[in-house]
Amino acid sequence: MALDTRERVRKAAVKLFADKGFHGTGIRELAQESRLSTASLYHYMGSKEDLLVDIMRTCLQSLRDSATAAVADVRDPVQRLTTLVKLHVKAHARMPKETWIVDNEIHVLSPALRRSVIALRDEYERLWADAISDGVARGVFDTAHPAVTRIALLEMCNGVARWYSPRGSLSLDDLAEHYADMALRVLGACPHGSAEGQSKSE
Amino acid sequence: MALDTRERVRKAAVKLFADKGFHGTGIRELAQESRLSTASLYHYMGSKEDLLVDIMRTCLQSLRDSATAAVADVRDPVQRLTTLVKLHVKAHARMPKETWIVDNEIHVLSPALRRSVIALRDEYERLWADAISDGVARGVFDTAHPAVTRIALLEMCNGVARWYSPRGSLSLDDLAEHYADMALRVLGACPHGSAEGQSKSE
Amino acid sequence: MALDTRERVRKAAVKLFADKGFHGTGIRELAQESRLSTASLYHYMGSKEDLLVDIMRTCLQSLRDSATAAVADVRDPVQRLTTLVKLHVKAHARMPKETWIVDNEIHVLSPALRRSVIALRDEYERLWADAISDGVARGVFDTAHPAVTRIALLEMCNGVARWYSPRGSLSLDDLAEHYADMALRVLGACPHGSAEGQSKSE
Amino acid sequence: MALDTRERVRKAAVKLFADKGFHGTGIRELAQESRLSTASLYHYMGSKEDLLVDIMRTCLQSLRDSATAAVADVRDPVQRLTTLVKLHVKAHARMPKETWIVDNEIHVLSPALRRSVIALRDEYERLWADAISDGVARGVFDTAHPAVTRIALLEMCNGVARWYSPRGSLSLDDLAEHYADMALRVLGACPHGSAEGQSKSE
DNA sequence: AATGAATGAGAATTCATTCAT
DNA sequence: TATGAATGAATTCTCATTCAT
Repeated sequence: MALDTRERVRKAAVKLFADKGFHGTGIRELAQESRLSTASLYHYMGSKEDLLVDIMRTCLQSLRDSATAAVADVRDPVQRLTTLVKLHVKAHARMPKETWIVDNEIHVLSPALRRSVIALRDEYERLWADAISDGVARGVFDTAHPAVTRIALLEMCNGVARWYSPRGSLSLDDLAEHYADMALRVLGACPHGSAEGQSKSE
Repeated sequence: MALDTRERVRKAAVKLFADKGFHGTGIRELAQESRLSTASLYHYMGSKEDLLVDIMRTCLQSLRDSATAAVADVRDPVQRLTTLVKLHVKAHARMPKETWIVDNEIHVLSPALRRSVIALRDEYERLWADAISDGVARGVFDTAHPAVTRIALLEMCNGVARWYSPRGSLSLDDLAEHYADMALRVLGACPHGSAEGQSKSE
Repeated sequence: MALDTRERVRKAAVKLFADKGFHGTGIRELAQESRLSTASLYHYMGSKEDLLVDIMRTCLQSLRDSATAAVADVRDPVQRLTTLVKLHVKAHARMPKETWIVDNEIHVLSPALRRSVIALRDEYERLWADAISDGVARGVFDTAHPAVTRIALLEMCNGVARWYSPRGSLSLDDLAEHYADMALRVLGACPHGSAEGQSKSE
Repeated sequence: MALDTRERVRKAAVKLFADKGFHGTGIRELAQESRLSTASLYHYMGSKEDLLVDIMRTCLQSLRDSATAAVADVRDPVQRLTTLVKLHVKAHARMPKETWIVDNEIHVLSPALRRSVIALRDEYERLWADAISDGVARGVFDTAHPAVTRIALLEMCNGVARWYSPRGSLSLDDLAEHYADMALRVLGACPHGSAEGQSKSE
């Protein structure tokens, strides 16, 4: 049924856009990967760009929504940032293609669409900004340039999408743990007890 | 004279590849930006891909060479890493377009060229890897997953190319300082005696 | 019910073909304007071309039939031509789209269909030709090149479809009157005593 | 050399646009008729629409300029209109394709271009309007609706492009003469005594 | 050194139409 | 009656590149 096909198209697009970039992906490849003719492709999408923006929005919305929910009643800044980092890292490890696309292909969008996606991304990043500034305000974080630090941390975590493989030696949980640890270190939040090795929370 | 023209072409390519991506940049735009006809363009370059690879190599070689030199007789891992980070960050802040291209367009290269560029990048990253593992071996760095940490730090620093503007409030030195500080924190290098805050070296 | 739908399709086609031309009108626009899916469209028409030819035939047949009837027992050439012109002008003013299509899109038809439509048009124009040659024979019309004059008059009258608006200052009757007057002048039929002389207005 | 090719392209376009309409003419046909590849075609034109608008402008400008010149120092309205009609008719007989395109394909232009072409056409038609209103003012023309009459006359004359063949029995001069005669009749300018009386033939 | 001319291949998208349901 | 799905062929136009001058 239609839904499956639509899903197939999206999957093909995610794969190809991530592999070869938006401009590097042709409509024909997309059709072939979707097992459709190029003409049929257009039953399931508006334009190539619509497809891209749709992928981005879905990904960002899910990230924003799950992060918002996860952090909703967490007061402690350390806990809050830990949660955000872990969620971010896991998302990037589990959906490396989608997140890579979001992180790297925004510039190909036409201005109006770009703005809308960036707005979404900003909503998400505000969660990080709030957690950080809150921590700084409460004195549990120590960083000279909170805004720069936020960007640095986000970039650091985005990187996961580029290399993480579930077949490697590092489990998803350990990965997330490690990144959370690094983030807290960057923020100068001695992770109370001791090293991240034992951190049972999560 | 030829050299100036060649330089103009390269500059145009750097600008356009960074702005719109390799596949998003057409030969005609390149010609126009270089104030040349498309045909003339081919006096100054091999193919579009050659131009790209040339930009990448030049950038990576300069990075690798200056880093190698800067670190050549620095024994202290903390100092070594500090030096590497600052150099990396400054390079990314000063040549955001070139470094962005290196960091994001490798995947468009054909396999053979890609391998050669990756080899170069690996040479450079080895400097980081060595500094880190050395620090870990000597017990001045503390990180559970050195390889992951290296990648994380590199990604964190690469991000600078995406946003830093010399017209902002942060000077280049302060920026580099801040990133070095973050990197050392990530590595658990209590900036012992000499707090990195005052680090006069650099 | 079907008839209504069929009528809707035809109306949509008339509108669009007149607005944007046959080749300028897509099946999808047609479907949209008809509030139907493209597939459903094909329940109500053969092909796009069939639809066009149908519109043309209907229009020409109605024109031919009403003209034939109107002129059936009018012997006086002046009266006959007056009647023809008025009818023609009114038809073009009332059905500007249909008549525009007939007058301007014949060339898109495939040869066989084109011939059939042209045959119909020729039947209609024969009424004009007969009236004119009759008038010339009887000496009430005076024109050096009757065939050329016929074409010239027809073109002149066709023009009405391009610009007449019922919302303008000219009533349909006045319009028809004026054109009839012009036609008779062209034919050198001093409209004195007889015929359209009744019309004092104008 | 380039000019010849450019001319070939234009000629091909004139032929095809007139034969099959703008939308009915494909880029491939255009290329074939120009003895060029479709890609090469784009060395000699901007877009298909640019080509069309260029043809229209050239035609209208030449018409406007020659008419303006021809009528420049003709005071007598009868003479003026005679000149305009003859020139118009001869232009339509000699360049039936170009004039047909101007007269029938304006509606395919995008709004901005359409406006510019219509402006040009309006400039030209003003010459007619002026001649007519001048004649009416001086009492040598007699028409109830000058504006309508102007349109009617223009349409009448445009028709020539649809059928005139130099291989027919009517010479260009006779043709022009006949149309001028018809026009003057429509305007109620008894042609005897005055003006175009010279024309002994007819 | 520089470029106008030229192009085969490919870009994204739409075409009119059919068919199974 | 109505339509989602599907498509081969066509659409306009651009691609990176070569070559003769």
